[in-house]
Amino acid sequence: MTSPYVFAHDAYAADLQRGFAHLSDGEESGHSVRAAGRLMLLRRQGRVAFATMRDSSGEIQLFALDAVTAAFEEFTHLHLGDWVGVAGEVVRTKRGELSLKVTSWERLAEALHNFGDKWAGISDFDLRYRHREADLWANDTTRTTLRRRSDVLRSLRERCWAAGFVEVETPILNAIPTGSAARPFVTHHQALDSAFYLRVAPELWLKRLVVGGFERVFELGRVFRNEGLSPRHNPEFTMLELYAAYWNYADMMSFTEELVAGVALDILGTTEIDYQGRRLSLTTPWPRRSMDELVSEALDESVSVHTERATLVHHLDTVGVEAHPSWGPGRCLSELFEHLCESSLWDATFVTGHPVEISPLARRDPRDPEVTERFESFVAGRELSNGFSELNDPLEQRARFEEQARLASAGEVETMAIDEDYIKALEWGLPPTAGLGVGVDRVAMLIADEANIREVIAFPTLKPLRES
RNA sequence: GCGCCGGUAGCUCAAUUGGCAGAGCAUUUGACUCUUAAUCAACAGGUUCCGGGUUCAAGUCCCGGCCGGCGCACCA
Repeated sequence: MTSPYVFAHDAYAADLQRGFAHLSDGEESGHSVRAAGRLMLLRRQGRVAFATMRDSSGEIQLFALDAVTAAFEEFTHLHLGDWVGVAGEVVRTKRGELSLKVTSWERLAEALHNFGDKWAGISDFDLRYRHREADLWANDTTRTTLRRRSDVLRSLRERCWAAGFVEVETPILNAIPTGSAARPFVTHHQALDSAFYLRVAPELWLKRLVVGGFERVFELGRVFRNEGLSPRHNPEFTMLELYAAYWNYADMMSFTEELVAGVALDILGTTEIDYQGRRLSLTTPWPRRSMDELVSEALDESVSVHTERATLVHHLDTVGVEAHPSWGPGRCLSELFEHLCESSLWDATFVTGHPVEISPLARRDPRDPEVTERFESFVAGRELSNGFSELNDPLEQRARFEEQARLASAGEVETMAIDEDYIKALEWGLPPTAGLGVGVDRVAMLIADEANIREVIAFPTLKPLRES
């Protein structure tokens, strides 16, 4: 059977359900429509048959009768999963189900595979992730979750546009992987015969656009980090980065909380959301807590970036972390924070005062030059965003990069590579600027109430199947 | 990368101590003119993830591998 190339279509299930809600049981509207979708259920009863058809808007029942429906016998032999286009009158059956009384129909595509149990759906993770199309067919929650992700992207974009940010795109193929201390993926360009790295962050490119005069820019796109997989980490993930000239980190914190809370309002209508069975607050303003204050509380002993390294190393020891010889007090403090405090930050919270040592692109805090004007937001025990007043002094930036190179030679695997072009860009003059990076997948997880990042990614990274 | 758990029909799942590999749904055939996961009847459906080993006998026990889930590590 040749399958049709087109199907002229003028009705969606949800519109019909709304528009004909007034039809009483057994009533016929006299109104004919053409609709299309996928066959979900099929019940034959002798010379009549009922089918449930789903389109992108919802579901509607098809009512076929031998006396009315063309090729009735063939209709009753359609397979679950087949795509069909139908023409028929909008009616309500005696039992009260809004239906299309099918006069003519065609099969638009045949489903050659049985996708699943019509009641239990598909639950095998391997099948669901490797064949998301079948998962989407079979599981309502997959459809709503991926739809929610799309809603998050739209909301983020609209809110950035509304605040005067210009959407830009910067290179994914980078000769130097920088902007974040992360291990990159390496690839190769044939014609140039040179190595390229997939970006670990668009950060430096975006600031170069600010140098060039784009005062507010954002990029919403994929970054790639060569790291392990977990329920919260996919090697390629979506990041929103934005930069605003003339702002400092405090301005950016205000923007961040309004942005994330705004997304929740746009989609869920509230900033007090339910996440994994627990109430979670995104209501602004979010508390501002400094890193040394949180660590001191956890240790019940006052510590900071000025505390002697040996003391911090001792505390690390008690939480089972062995300090690398290259770690200074700043890195030690940060490690203590991550092990003692991070997982307990449930409601949205800003953590500020990151040591210079772990913040090579952030501006020093004039009140304490050992810490930076930086913040990270934490929600549900994990980092959601990261931002700071951007370091715009080319001389100091060079020194910071050189410190990173020194750490690399001391054995640190994840350091930031020196980028001469970026330093030159700073020499052209970067106005005072604040920057922000938001983990979009994690926002989607919050909004969709999903615990696993793979659920909010249509096609998550999986190990390729090999010969066993 | 390490640890724990899992992989049985297209899908969802059973299978007692190691003793003939099963059910529901889907598919195929038949009955049924208002069903709602329709119902009823029948047929068919298997490399029990892969490869070794132990045993009279392995889905089950042992070893190796593949893939997944969770935890750890790395990170956002």
